[in-house]
Amino acid sequence: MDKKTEQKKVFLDIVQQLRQLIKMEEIQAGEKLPSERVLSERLGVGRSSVREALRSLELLGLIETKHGGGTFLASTHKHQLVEILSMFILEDEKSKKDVELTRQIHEKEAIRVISCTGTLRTLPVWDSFFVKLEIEDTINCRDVLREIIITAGNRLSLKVWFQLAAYDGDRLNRNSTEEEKLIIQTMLKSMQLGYEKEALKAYEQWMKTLRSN
Amino acid sequence: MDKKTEQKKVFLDIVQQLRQLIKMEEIQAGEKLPSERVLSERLGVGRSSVREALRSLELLGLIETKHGGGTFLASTHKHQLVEILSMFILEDEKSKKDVELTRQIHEKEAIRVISCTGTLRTLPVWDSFFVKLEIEDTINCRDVLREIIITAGNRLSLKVWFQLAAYDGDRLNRNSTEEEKLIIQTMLKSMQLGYEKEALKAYEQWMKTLRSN
DNA sequence: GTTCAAAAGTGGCCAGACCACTTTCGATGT
DNA sequence: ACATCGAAAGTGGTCTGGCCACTTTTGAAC
Repeated sequence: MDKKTEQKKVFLDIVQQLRQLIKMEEIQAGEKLPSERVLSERLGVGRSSVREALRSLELLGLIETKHGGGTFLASTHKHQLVEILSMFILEDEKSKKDVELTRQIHEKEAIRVISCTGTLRTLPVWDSFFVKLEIEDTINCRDVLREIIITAGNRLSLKVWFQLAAYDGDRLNRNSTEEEKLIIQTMLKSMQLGYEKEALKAYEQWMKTLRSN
Repeated sequence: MDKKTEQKKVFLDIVQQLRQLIKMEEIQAGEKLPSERVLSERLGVGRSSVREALRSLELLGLIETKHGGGTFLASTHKHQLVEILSMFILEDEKSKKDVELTRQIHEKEAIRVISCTGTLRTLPVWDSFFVKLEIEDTINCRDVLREIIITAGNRLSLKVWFQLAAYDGDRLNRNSTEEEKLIIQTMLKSMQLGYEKEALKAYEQWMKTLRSN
């Protein structure tokens, strides 16, 4: 079975083997990978093939390269595939909508989880957040959503969300209007009190105002 | 401004120029791109650099290559972004539980969408599915969930789901017990009638029996 | 007009070279 | 012993040229 992947496309095979190597040698984010020449020798392939694989991963933001310095494993939040893909596809309105909807799927689930389990009340982190909401006139939309997802506790969901949020980052990563701030406060209060339905309703309302801006 | 992209990383610049070329020459999905040697000459760079760019796009599924034939622009639905991402993101995600929960997030949303919009009733595909449920004693769990996600219509969500489902595939890709079959039928009926709450309840029940197996 | 083999075109892969940049390390001076 | 600094080694960036395997085109023979 594995033979299939080995049969053709050396560079694809190298991508696989790199993944394995990272796992085996427990290379952490930010740490250095073997040099192109070393990889070439260890894997028994030409350096150009190694480079094709590395460049592919670099385009995705999975690795970073420093001229003369080496190749390094990138931290998760640096993945850029979204930007790259948007470059090629994002004219497609349907795709754009799918991204937004999928992102919201994760946001809504996080709201549900928090409302049901009441974890929000117990987290000290949120205190400063609430205080900030009281003091400041406005707040960053993306930050609010991120905190919610983080609090929900599903790290994989968080990672997926990060990627999706990178798409319409401009629309999301901005400060709220005062109108929105009120909605957000309502939403958070509802979550804190365990009113799932009200929280979701406020969320939908927020998203509607977001779209219109 | 544009100078910045030109300054370093020839292969990244080539990716940009390829995008421009595709747009300019109105190359449609499935159509042929200039050969590596031609691109090399036209862009005034080495063939190896062109290859690094092309291989990067190939990894993303944006182009397809036929040995001896040429390079072709891939159709939109062949993009592999999610697959590639999951390869690196899911790998380091230790918690099986997170994978399962995240998968279910997408499944539940699909059920909600279908229940609310009533698309289930209008799709001829489902007729054969219902018939199969009547006739057969048992049915493949994974197939049921897949059909639901597909019907919901969010292609991105579907792609994410596919990757997640691949992880606990063994537990999912099997035939249902008779007990489960009844639950599934209840769920589908509820969805068809627009009873969102009942459908979700049946779903939760199904998942519980799934876990115990 | 058909058939089929040769030729041309194309991607797959490799080896070697040179450059620019970074890191390492040891000689030098204090 | 310590700091400084420059040479050497290491590394990525890119190009050239070559050979192979495969596909498409071409053109000659039928």
